[in-house]
Amino acid sequence: MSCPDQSSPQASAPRERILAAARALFAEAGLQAASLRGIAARAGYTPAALYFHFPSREAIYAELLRDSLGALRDALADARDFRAAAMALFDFYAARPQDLSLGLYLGLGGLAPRGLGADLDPALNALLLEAMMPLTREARALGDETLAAQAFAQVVGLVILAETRRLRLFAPEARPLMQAHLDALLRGRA
Amino acid sequence: MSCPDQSSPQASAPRERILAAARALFAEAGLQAASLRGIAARAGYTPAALYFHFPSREAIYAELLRDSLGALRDALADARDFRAAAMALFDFYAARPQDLSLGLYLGLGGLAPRGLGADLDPALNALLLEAMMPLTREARALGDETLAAQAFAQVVGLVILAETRRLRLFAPEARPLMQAHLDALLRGRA
Amino acid sequence: MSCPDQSSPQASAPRERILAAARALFAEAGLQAASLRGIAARAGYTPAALYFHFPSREAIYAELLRDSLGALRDALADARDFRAAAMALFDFYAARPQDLSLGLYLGLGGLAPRGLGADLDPALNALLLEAMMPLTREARALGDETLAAQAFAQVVGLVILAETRRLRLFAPEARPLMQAHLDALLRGRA
Amino acid sequence: MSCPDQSSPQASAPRERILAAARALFAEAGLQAASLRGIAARAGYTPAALYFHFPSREAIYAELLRDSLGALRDALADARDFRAAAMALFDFYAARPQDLSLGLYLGLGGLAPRGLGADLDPALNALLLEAMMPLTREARALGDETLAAQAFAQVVGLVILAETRRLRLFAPEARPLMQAHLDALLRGRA
DNA sequence: TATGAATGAGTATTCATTCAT
DNA sequence: TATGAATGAATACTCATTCAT
Repeated sequence: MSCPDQSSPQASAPRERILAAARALFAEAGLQAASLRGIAARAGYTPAALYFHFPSREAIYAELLRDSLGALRDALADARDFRAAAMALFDFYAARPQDLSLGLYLGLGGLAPRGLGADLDPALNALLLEAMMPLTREARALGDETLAAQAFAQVVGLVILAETRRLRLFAPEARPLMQAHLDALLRGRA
Repeated sequence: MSCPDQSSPQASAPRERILAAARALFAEAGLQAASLRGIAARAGYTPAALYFHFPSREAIYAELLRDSLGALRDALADARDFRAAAMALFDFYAARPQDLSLGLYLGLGGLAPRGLGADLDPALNALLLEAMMPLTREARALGDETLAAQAFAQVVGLVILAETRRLRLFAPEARPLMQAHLDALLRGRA
Repeated sequence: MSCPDQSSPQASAPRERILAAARALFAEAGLQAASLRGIAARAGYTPAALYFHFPSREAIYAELLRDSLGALRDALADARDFRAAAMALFDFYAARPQDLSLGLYLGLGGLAPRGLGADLDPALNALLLEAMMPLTREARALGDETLAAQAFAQVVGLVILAETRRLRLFAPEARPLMQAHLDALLRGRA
Repeated sequence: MSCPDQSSPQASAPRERILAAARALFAEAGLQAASLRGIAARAGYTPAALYFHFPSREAIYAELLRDSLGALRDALADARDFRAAAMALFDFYAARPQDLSLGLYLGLGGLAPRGLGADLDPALNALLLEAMMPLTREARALGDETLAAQAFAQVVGLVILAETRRLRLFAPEARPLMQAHLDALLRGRA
């Protein structure tokens, strides 16, 4: 009622304005900077105005994350084998590292297993699982379900190390590492 | 008291007291909770007092990180082959995930490529390289320097996914994944 | 719809809906909780919608108070002697302590001699006097007009002390105290 | 440690400044106006500064109430019979009606039995009981413990009705009513 | 008659930091 | 070396109210 179906063609303009501001701020300066005040200022609103469109700051993050996971699902949808799915996953987060930060809820409270407020998690976790389905499906097809987790971990590690400028102490680029990782993982399997 | 020798262990007692408080708070509740006020309270000091021992809150974090990297160096020192070094790295951060958060400066400002303040980085980066030396050395010995980066990324990814409770959506435990990763990496090599 | 007669009961349906919501909220959680937003939400309206039916939040309170004083008048109407009137007064407010809060405008701004906005007071004061008439009439009949004020004060004091859980520090129940008060007041008179 | 013994002769100056501001604001405009910001502004401080001297807004109220109950105890201490104690109680709150509002915690949340935060209540209730001891002692001496509660209720009711300008609808002055109440209560007893 | 959108002022509280003593 | 005192900016969130539609 107060939040009309989000899949409707013409979502409310202010909602989009707020989300866009949050996304931009977030990409530029991280979760910390994407405070409610910051988002409001960026969107040209009073902080109070945001509460007309979202019940809380966390709800904005959740919406952003929902969008991100939707895009991830689309990015992986076409993958026809394990390598393609894993590389799509890598390319997705390499291109949008902040989405990884959002997805892991890094940046607020450090490395704390907190999630986006306990009650939002289940739905978002389900979205993550759904988006990752091509990867897990292909891993199962190869006879080793843990391949998906290994590849996911490699993506997360590489993107975070690259983003925090630690990777370049050890290697010039992340993408070839991801490919090498997959080479090793799939050696003698396919 | 009568002999204020700076190199005496007593002289740095408050420093140690502060660091111990920071370490404890940090391990218990993450970077967020280890505020300057919190550290001061825990150490039995006034916030202002800390400024006699450290120029800023970030300097305390840097010192903590220095200690952590020293411990990491010790943990890897005895490794005689690549697998041993990589597993030591994994075990180190799996046991102290907050140190990873500190090392990557996650948790303050999110996934921002910021480091611990630009001027501190070089020294800390050198420490990190030094600590990781056994891993890079053995990777070189195997003829592929990128193996170190791949293993490091796997450690980071696994620890972060485990800590943020995302890993268990895909696999029950992290350590076997690390071993499988190394199995694949070393297959047909050693 | 086709016949928008203003005096029809339907015409004031929204008014009643709002007042009912306010009454319920108010009884459940006090003046503080009966915010305009809360009332609107409860009544199934937008906050802005209430302004078509009431000029301000205070006007809603005033209406509530008007109703309450009407009910009080009915409660005292049948009293045939002083004791009966006083006990009816006690029972009324003991059963609806929030109405006392409303009547005294306690709860917003504390014990401030403010009334319900200066211009509303005269009409409401008249209603209060009218409702209390049986009590004052019987007091006059007993030859001491101040008896009404004394009994009123006792009611107010007992209800407030009971409601704020202070009374039980001194006595287990309020009603016997009211009766004892009246016993004393009327001793040797009737 | 952070709050040195309050009975020490030289209490900290800012503490007193803050309490004085709170008291003044409180007396002038009620609990509502005595917000933390309001108190800070009145005392010539930044809101944040208050937190150096009090852990919370409620702690300031509690301190005010503690002082008030101490003054009440002193006011009743010399009373040698029931009437004297009751009149002292009346005179105390008639002269400082806001202290009654504070004591009953009226004004925040309306007529809600909330107290000053659950954990503060016991100590403050004990102070209230201690201050009221002369009244309860004399009531017991007269063979009717409920006399204390009746007199207390009369005081509360009279002061509140006077302060909210409701009393003058029924009687010109409060004090003679209190005396009449006591006359009735004690008739044929002493 | 009602809504969607927005405001400006307000709420309590926490932060790292500074400075006179 | 340490404290008491204070700041300014920040945090998320709620309030009654207004206004164009």
